[in-house]
Amino acid sequence: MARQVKIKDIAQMAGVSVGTVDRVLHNRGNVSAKSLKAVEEVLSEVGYRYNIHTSAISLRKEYKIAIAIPTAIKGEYWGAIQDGITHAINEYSDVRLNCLFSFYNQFDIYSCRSSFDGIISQQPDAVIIGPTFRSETKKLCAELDSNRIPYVFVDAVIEGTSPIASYSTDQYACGYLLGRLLRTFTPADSEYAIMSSQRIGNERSSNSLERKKGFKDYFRSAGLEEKIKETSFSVLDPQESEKKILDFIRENPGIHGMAIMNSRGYILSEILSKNNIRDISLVSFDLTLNNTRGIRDGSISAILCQRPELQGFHALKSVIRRLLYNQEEETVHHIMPIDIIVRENLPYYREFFEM
Amino acid sequence: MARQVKIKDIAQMAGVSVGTVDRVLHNRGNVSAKSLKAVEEVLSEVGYRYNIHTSAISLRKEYKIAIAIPTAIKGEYWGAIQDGITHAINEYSDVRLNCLFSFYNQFDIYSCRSSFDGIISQQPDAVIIGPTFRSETKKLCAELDSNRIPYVFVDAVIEGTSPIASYSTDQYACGYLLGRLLRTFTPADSEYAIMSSQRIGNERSSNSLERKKGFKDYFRSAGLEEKIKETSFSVLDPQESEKKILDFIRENPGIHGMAIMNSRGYILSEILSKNNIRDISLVSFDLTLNNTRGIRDGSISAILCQRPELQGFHALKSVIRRLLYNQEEETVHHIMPIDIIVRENLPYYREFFEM
DNA sequence: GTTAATTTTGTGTTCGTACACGGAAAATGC
DNA sequence: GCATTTTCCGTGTACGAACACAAAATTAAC
Repeated sequence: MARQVKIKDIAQMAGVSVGTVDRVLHNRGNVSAKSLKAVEEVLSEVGYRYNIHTSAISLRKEYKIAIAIPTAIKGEYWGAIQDGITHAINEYSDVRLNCLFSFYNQFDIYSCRSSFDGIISQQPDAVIIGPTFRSETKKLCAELDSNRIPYVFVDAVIEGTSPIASYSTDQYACGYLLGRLLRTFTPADSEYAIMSSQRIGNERSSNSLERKKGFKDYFRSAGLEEKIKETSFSVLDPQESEKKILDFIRENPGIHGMAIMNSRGYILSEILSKNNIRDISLVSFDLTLNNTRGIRDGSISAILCQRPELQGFHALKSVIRRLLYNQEEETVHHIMPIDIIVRENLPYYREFFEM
Repeated sequence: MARQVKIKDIAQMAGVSVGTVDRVLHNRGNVSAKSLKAVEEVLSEVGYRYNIHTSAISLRKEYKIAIAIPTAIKGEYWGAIQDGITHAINEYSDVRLNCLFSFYNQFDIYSCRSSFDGIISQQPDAVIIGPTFRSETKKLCAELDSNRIPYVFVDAVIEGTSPIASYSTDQYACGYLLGRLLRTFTPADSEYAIMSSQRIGNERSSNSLERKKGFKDYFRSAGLEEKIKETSFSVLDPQESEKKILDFIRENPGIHGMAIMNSRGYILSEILSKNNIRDISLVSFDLTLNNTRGIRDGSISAILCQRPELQGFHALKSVIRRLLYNQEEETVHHIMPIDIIVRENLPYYREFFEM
């Protein structure tokens, strides 16, 4: 364990005082060209790293961190992201953080807009963004950029922005994998259905679209693209949906596999269970409480999951590292692993994230 | 963010000095019954937590941590565990740690014994153990218990010991899941083979045995137990092995699925590729470099993985928490998730752990 | 009751970084 | 060249917990 280099050591090596080194490290200015050069030379030689502990305790300032994500419901996707963030807040409870959660309705652009406007007026030191609406997010990021406020994305990345980090998934790969899985779960001559859930506002989630593309491409590459049907059902009118879905199944008896490109798989699984339909495999996304139930009772064959807790956890960790270490690192885009969850490995997927 | 209570606050509330509170918190003794009571009352009221940062920097002592695990090879299972530990060491580089790695040959009990003897004589403050030989491990743990040295298990737990934490997998569940997967990858009337890899010393790894049990139980529950054959091959004599395996396949043309209960899947995958055998699905364990290759080129259908990096990472983290927070927590047994890795989600499984 | 031994307690210093403050040096104005 | 501003730089204190040390209070010894 090599002894860590301290500010004092650097000061000595550069022939200046600790105050000067501090000024250089934090870009506080008021340093002569000569001293600056001396210090920077030493720094590049020895590879100094802040002692995060001392940094944390001697910091007078309280960091204000704004978190702008869709409404987080316990046991659902954004709830898990929030859990991860909360977990990190606790883990770093010794860093003075003031975290302001600001939830918006992911199906309502006005709600998003007003939430994002609020962020700016809070004057935070950093922001964690769960983006849904592209233009709103871009506007927010532009504003943050011009105020030099760092931000991190969770769940997705909006192009044309410059976050310090992002945590997201390759949704196309998710869809492709989902196709592959669904096929292995079904008989050789099966037909398949993509079930879209609809809502007022007609989200057109780009995540779902990407997934669908990957899914179809898998079947295309297997020469089975004509085996895929598509239909939709409404989240808001369960009875109507049930009828529609049952009709659809009756009209397409060749279908033994269904894919849902968001976390609503459990809705279908409940309908199939209730009507005692056992020859259709379901695959869907996100380890929500409802889907967990479906996996457990066998009505859902597999769920793909993108570690939302871990995303939230690391997002806050990135922010802390940036604020404390204050280093001008370049953007790091983290692509999360795609976990495949089936009945047999479900029980072990609750506890862990971080790390 | 509630303001953290500080030792000074507690001292004030209990009407004593910070020194006394410190003595109570660390069981240093020399505290009168009256003061003790006063402090403990305040403590139970306010729920004090150490500030880990200040704890870390003001600690004069350097903690000596011994790590006794099987020889870690880069890109293999124990290498990944070591990577996780190293990662945690870096993450906590501000805590004064002196980590002593002590590797042993997991196929040689004498090597293990001498390594473990060395541990005791090092007088460490805590130990991370990757157990292989039950009796040797028990002996080591008994010794550590009597010296009140805390220890953590990675990879497996040895019963009859009292670690502060353990990180392991439900190997039976792994085997069961492996069976389920292998079946979905193969045609309906297929036969299956369990391929055991042999070595001098004849390890009889209890992990493999548990996995095999789960695997067989899956097929039993599916009413297919008579479809399973078993054979073995030698790791040390590749040519002989290849011949043996090819003969076995020739004699059992009904076999379309093979399971290897340890990380040696790649050996089989190479033999099958080389001989252009394409109608046999392989499943195995551990995301080693070799297996990664097999997954990528399609010669291995799936790998189950138990997050070795995460195990190592958390093991060290547990130790640090124990040493710094000094709290008498009870044993926590962590069961790792079982990740299913196939070609489509492989690319995203390298970066993340900890978490 | 006095002295010595022991227990109990408070104070002060340390860790490495952040940052305020005031003094020294350099630059500017006239 | 002198006064004034501006830039630059070093020192000192704070952060919160750990621990050394010495002072104070208690107990033991005679």
